[in-house]
Amino acid sequence: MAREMKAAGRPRDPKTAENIKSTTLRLMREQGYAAVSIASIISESGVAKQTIYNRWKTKADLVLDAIFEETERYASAPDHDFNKSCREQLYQFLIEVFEHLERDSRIICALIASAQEDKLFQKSFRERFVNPREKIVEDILRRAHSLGQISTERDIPTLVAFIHGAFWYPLLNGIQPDRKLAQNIVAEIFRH
Amino acid sequence: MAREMKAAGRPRDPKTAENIKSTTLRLMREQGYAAVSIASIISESGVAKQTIYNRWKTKADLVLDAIFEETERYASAPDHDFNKSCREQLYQFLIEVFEHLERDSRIICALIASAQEDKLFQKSFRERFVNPREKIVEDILRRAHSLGQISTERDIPTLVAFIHGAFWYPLLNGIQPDRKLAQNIVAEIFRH
DNA sequence: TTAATTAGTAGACTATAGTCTATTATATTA
DNA sequence: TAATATAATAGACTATAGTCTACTAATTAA
Repeated sequence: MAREMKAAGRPRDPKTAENIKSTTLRLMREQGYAAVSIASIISESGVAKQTIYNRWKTKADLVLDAIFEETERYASAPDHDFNKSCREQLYQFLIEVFEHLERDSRIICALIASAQEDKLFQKSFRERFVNPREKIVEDILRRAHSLGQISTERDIPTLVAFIHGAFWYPLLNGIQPDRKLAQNIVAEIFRH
Repeated sequence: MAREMKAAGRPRDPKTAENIKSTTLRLMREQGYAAVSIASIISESGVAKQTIYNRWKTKADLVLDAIFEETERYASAPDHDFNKSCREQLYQFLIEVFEHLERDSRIICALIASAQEDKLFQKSFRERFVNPREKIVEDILRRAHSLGQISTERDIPTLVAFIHGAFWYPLLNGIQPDRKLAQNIVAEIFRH
């Protein structure tokens, strides 16, 4: 039954979550993940601590949610523009990801860090952030396979790991991926 | 002047640092990075808190030092056995790294996590852990270049990032790199 | 022997993530 | 209207990394 059951009890004020998330995102971008305390989010947004912990399990969980609306836009599949080669599509995707990272890399790296000590959060981060981006690259490569733009002998999961790893690795070592890296990645993936 | 100047003041007891490091490594392997508190290291090793913070800046700094003696052995260059192809050398290196990771991946991932919120530690981790491993792979690929085992057109820094990224990426997403991954990596790098 | 210097101990203190409890506010249902 | 359930507030409490200060121990240099 898809009844619209209205839960008993006081309903959540939708403005409360919006307030907390936007305050969090703003503070994070101004000061970075570690520098922003839950206490400062509380005092800036004017809510009680328990209101935050009623909705999110941890600080990382809140921050992931706060940047999710924005980040998911960058994980939208590129137009299947058939004038563009798969190579161009991959390049375009990487450039968009790198531009996004230029703004939020500190926060993303902090979330990857948090995922190392919280397996539940790791799963959540994987599902919401990692998997969608993996799928886009996988789709591009599969199309390239079927269009004969890369050899059918090559292993797609390995290439996907290569591509993502190739910018995660410098990122986590404090190096911003740039246009040159994107060019080098596509050149290596699509070389004859 | 390379005078053997003996510093004034009470000399450090070399047993103290050894005690702290071995206790730390043992506890870390038993319980993992997050589960081991500085307090537990103190009570197990019997030293004072300040004794630890006199020598190491942070918990991560201590842990890096504690596993360094062991990990650096796995970053030793492989024998330049000219019976072995570069492909085999790379495969051997990856297998050794993966076996090492099987034991200490939780700790290594926690150190990578710590590096995200402490740029000084990031630099230290890069110099002691990342760079030596990069160099080994780079050397193998350069030799492969000059021996004609891979095309001279291919960009070595990009390949190095591919190789390391290809196991860092699954590792940080909670997936243990295995033999199959090592095979796929060398197959992709050394394909004709 | 004395002064200076550094190592190590002991424990109070700070900052911060997260938990717990009591209280008040706002909704549904009987 | 009364009972019940959940939201939100307020603030005490816990655990832990790291700092600070006072003290004692071991060494060098004068």
